[in-house]
Amino acid sequence: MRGDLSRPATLADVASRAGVSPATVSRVLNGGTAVAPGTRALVEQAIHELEYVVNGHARALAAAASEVVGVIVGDMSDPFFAHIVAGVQDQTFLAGQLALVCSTGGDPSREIGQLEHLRRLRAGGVILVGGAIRDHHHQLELTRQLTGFLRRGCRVVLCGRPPIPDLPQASAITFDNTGGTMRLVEYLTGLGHRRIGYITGPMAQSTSRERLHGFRITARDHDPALVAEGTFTRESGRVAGLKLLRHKGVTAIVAANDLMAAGALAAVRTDGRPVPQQVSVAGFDDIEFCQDTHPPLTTVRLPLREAGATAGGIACGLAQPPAGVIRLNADLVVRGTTGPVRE
Amino acid sequence: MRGDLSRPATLADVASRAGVSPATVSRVLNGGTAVAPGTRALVEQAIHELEYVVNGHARALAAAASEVVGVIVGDMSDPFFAHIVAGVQDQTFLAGQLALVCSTGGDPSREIGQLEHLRRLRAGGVILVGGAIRDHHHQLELTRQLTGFLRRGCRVVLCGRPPIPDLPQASAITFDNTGGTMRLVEYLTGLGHRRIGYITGPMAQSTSRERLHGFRITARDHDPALVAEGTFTRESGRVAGLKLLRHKGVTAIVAANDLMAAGALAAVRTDGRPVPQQVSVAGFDDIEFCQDTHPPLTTVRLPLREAGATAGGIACGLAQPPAGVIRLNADLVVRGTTGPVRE
DNA sequence: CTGAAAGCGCTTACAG
DNA sequence: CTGAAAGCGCTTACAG
Repeated sequence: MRGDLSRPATLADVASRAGVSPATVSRVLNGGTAVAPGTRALVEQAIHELEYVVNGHARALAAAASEVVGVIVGDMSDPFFAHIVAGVQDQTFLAGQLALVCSTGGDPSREIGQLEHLRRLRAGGVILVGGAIRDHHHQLELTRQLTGFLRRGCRVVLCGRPPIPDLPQASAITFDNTGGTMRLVEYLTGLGHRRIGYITGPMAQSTSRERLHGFRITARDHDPALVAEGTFTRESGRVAGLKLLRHKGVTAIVAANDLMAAGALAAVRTDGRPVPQQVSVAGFDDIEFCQDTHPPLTTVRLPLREAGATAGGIACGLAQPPAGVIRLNADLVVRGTTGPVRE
Repeated sequence: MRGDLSRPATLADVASRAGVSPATVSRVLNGGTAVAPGTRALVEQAIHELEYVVNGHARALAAAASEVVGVIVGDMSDPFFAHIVAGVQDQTFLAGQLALVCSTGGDPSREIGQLEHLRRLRAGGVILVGGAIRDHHHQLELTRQLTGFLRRGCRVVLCGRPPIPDLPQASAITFDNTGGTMRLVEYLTGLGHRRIGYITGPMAQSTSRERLHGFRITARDHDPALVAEGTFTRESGRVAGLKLLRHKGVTAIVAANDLMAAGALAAVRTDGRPVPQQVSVAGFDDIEFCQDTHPPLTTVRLPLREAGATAGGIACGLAQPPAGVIRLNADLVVRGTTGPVRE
């Protein structure tokens, strides 16, 4: 079939085989301008015979257009990110685009490097997922990078992190982290809990700070010693839970995400205290498995996949960037791990 | 700083600002050939001042090299895929490459389209994750696509699916699906279970078929009516579990993955039968949450992240393609959902 | 409806 | 150690 098996066919190959000019082949490919049906058939035949696949790099270079959306996440093994990415991909698929998923492995400095990578590939959209890092230098560098993206017409979306005041052109989709935690803690307070332990995520991240903030302003007479820091992993939640249980009179433990709550649940069990009779436990995010823990986990539901889809739609250019910030609700989901304090 | 703020700086801009030729800038960028220290400094200064970022498309076009690895998965919200992708990304990061993650949403026909997309971008490596589809036409088309990749020197890795006889150049990393299931069922048989219900994944996928095969050849006197088909989701497992429980004398339910096992567990609970006293339940994969179900889920452990990392290393060119198929173990993990049959 | 030509932004032999 | 030039594979005004 092919003359030179080692070299993929080019548009020029197709043109000469079909007996037309490269421009015509390009028109058939892109379908903008009209092409005579007969000519079109000839070209399509040649494309088929040569198993021609357009070179995306050449196209991107010539047309200055990109069909790639970049997504920067923490770690895919965390369901929080996995569900958001699934939502993004629902949209990139619809748009016929590709998602370049970069993970930082939780190391904020990597975020910048990944952005640079995405800039190289001239991503048409970029989505930053999850908590922003507080570090000032990092923020500065981030703003600089994103400015570069915006300047060339790239769509920038912040998903699950606060808007950047200096960059109002960047769309922002936020979760009601503070409100969700407040509703959860108010509910616990209503059940009579007074000494509530809190397992926070890394304090450098906005998500952690917002959730902890909700806890602090709602937990009455709250003892600063009752806050332990984890890393959003199950194991860190287990360790933090064990630590919190050493304090006298703790009747409830709230974790900043479900993974850590699962770890805390295991810690309470290890300690031999019944849940929720002696200790209540709650998480945040409402990942699917919350229904299957023992008892089922009380938590705060976040529409993760929906958030990802919204972000993806904007980043692909399928949806218009919103005028203001899109705020997504965080609803309390009461299950079996929480109950009234025993007198 | 920049003359024209709307246009990103090009290598030519850098060259003229530094007072050198484009070739020299390219040399500084790629670091192959030697460049005089003074010249290098000049160029680096210009790069910095212009905030220059190399155009990856132009580079890929000129050098015919790509720094992108494609990964095709089912759906990121399934931990099976999420963990494998996390492993892949561990390696792409080390290699300084980017992962283009395409999801098929479980629709096999999408796999081909996504591959075509990856071909366009001249991915340097491509990883197909998870079960292969049996459909003959699909197989043919897949082989055709992959041949195209291989022909141009792209590294092809099959991760969690069997090797393709026609394409020995494609690396394959397989899980011991059959053996793992056999060990699980033998263990159950050893506990006295005779009527074991099995929840299989979609029969079109190789993963499902391999696991079911392990079940069939191990379960003694196995009743064909005791196999229900799910879709690897929790909900499908719940529905299938309910169905299996209607059969008389079922003392154990084995699901082809943990998500469906969690659903089955919920079904058994709904039915009011104690686990494992009246019904044993088991899954496959050993995702993290298995430790937290009630009771903790007996399952078969798959080294998912490790598999992803191995695949990623090969796809990035960091590791040599293996001589033969890499077979990964699937170890039985006994927890609380399984126990002896009560007389 | 179609073609010739310039250009997208790099890299890489080839000279020097 | 450095530069001039050709070429990578497309797209897109500009003519006709």
